Amino acid sequence: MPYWLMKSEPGCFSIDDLKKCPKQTEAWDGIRNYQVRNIIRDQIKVGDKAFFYYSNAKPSGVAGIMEVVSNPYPDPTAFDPEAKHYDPKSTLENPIWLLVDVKFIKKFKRVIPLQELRAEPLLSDLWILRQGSRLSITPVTAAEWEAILALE
DNA sequence: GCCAACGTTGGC
DNA sequence: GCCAACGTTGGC
Repeated sequence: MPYWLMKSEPGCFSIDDLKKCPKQTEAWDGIRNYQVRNIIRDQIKVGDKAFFYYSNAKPSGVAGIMEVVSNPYPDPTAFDPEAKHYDPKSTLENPIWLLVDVKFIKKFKRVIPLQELRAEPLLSDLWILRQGSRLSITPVTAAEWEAILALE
């Protein structure tokens, strides 16, 4: 089973916000990067688990776990001129941007800080720790998944 | 708020 | 298609 790490700024959308959503499920919208779009289109499947990662936060780090509960479908915010991530290039006939729905599974007792991820030898190859890594969804191996769970 | 590392845009 | 300018991300 594949695992993922999905970034959000908690001031924008936190794991508590996700928990409060109807059915504790929300559309993970706003992705406007082709590499991430391709991951959503080609790799992410219903039932996959993902870490909820806080970026630009105090502290930045892993806040909990969620599950992918939909297949990819067009991101409606791309069609909305009022939306922050409106993209006129994406049309109903030919949508560019995709998203999946995610469901709250668990909030960790604490945010596992980035500093501790960096310090863990088992996570030396974790995508998010690579220099300049800016993709908002990145893969996590089963071994890395277990290593992060062990840090909670 | 700084700034390095990226991605995107657009002139040519 | 090159690449400089610009915008964004995200740790610190």
